[in-house]
Amino acid sequence: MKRKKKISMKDISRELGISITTISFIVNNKAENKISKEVIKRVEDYIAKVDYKPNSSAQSLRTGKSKLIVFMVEDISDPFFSAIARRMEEIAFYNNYNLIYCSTGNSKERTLELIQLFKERQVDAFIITPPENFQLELEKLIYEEHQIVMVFDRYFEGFKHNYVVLENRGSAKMAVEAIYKSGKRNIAFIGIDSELSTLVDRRIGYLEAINNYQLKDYQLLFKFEQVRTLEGKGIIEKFLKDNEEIDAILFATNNLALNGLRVLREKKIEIPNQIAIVSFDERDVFELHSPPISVISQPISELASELIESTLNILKKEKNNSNNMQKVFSGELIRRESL
Amino acid sequence: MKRKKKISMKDISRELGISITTISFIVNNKAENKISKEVIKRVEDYIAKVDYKPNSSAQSLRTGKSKLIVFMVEDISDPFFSAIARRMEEIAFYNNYNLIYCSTGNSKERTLELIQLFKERQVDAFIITPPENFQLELEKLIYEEHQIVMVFDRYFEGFKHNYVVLENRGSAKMAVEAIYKSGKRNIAFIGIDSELSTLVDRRIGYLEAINNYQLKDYQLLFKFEQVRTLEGKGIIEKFLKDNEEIDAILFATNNLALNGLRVLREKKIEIPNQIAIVSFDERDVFELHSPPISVISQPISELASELIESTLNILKKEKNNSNNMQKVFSGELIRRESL
DNA sequence: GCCTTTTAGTAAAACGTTTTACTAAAACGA
DNA sequence: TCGTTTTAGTAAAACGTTTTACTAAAAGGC
Repeated sequence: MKRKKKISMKDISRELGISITTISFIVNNKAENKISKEVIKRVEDYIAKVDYKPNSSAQSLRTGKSKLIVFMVEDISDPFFSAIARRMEEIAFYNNYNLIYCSTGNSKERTLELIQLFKERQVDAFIITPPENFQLELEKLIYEEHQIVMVFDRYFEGFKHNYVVLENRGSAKMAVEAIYKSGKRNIAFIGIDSELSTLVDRRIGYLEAINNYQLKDYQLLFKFEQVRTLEGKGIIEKFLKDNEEIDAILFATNNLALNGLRVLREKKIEIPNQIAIVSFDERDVFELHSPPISVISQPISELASELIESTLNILKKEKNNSNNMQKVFSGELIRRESL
Repeated sequence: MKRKKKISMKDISRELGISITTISFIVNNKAENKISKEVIKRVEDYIAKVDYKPNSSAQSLRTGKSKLIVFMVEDISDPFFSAIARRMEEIAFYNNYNLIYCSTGNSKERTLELIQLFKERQVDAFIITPPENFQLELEKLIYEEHQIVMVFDRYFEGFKHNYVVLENRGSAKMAVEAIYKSGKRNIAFIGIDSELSTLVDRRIGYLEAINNYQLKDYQLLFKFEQVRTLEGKGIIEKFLKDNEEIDAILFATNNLALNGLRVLREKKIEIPNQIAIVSFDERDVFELHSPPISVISQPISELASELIESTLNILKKEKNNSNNMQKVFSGELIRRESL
């Protein structure tokens, strides 16, 4: 199995009797007022003819840049993240960058391994949804290893870093307020017991609204590991049994809501008469559910553009990555019959 | 912003007074019975101490290998593909490879561009769901450019290539048979007007079953571009109006089914009494729908393992990539109340 | 016509590995 | 003891770029 040997600058140089340097200048559009029109033309024609493409490993070795951006996400099979990925990929490609994605599974060790690997691969920037308790590692990555980092979906206190997040506190509050106005008074929050800002903020938003209205709070907090298991259903079931007066639930993530909906269906609990529902994150399943589920939706397309474009910007004028790109987007309440 | 200069073999060599060659041997575990225990120990200790990691661009340049596998998929935000990606990524990582994904959007031009780009990046293998009418390009990629290629979700006639697909014809047939046995006699097929084997085979399977039972066939074939648009709903609506006797539908893809379900809901058509439903591909939305939708489910985990492991195998003993790895998986009918 | 500047280009080093071909010293065999 | 083999290691080329520093020839200035 002999591959046709790939053509290199040296080959072009030999063939055309022109120095490698000149070829390089032309390939990189640095030939302007340096190399004559005719030579440029001759080289460009030849390049087109033999379909020459520079070897990116060599470029990367020489320049220290890879034109690679990594998108490290909690779980690429989560539709929220994969939708973001899809959009970013598009824009990156258009800007001559490639996006690599990978899933951290919210594990610290795995995240560290992955970061290590991508540093070796000389990626130019990290766009990352860091796992819980990752502040030290992140700070090191940014301030000791001087990598370009854009944090997504969560943020940390205590050191400056770029991030793009949803206004989670306000969004949760808005959801509770809408539920309250629909007449419900025993509003529960089903969330995750995590220190991630995303999850903490949603919980705080819920509590703020509950306190404003002087209501009793009902909180069910899952362990991360339990969220996607069958076990989860049992937990919700018990929670509802123990608190029969609950007449509304705000789910902090779409996965939690999925399990919640399964329980409500099995128990034949009517939505919204017996229990009203709002969940974070839009998904087909919510729109097509009977009745359709109200959600706090995140502006996917804007989030994605902001993430990738800010990153590309920082990459462009690398000198002053001051790590002060913070952007907070508002959630939108999509009202459906579940409320 | 000055990055701490990364340490190289040369640095280690200078520091320890040992030649670069020796370092390289040790790093690559080729030191066995060649270099003395003590030297190996000394180098390994130092490497651990300074946390040296080889520069992969240099490795890639020198060896021509990148340890990169690209997964080019129709659309990474399709849950079927992202689930596959998630699983493959895991296995690849475990084997010291990295997976890059990207979406072709089923466009030939874009696919070609992407392939070009990834060849420049020296990816070691392509796992790809090629777009329609891509046989010539694919054949060239495999037999002229001698790339390692694994085709997924579809295959072509006329030249030998590796592929992993579902047994689409039989699966569709099985679905129609199940529908028939539930008593329905006017069974429609809503698919896509495409030459992709996936879509053709599903249609043929439908027709075979229809012919066996001597039923009338009702086919609605979408253009690719229409599938995800709102327009799609109108088309289905018209189709059902024009063929009022239809009492069951087999959807060829999950996206089509989504639009179908929207229409049935709007028109308040009862499932399964008025119209029974089966769709290809399992999704949360089908399980949680009221009533739950029956599906032909693909064995995601097995598909993913087969894809990535076969690819890794070919990579291991590259000499004879005979392009004769063909694997066909059976679909499973998950019966739910929609049938 | 001679000195200076500009134009159009080139040579060579460097990026960090891997790998082939080599060698000095030690061990071995008789 | 002397020639041969083995051991433990090394020098140097190569992979394909980019970039700095250089130069020969042409043009310009007077």
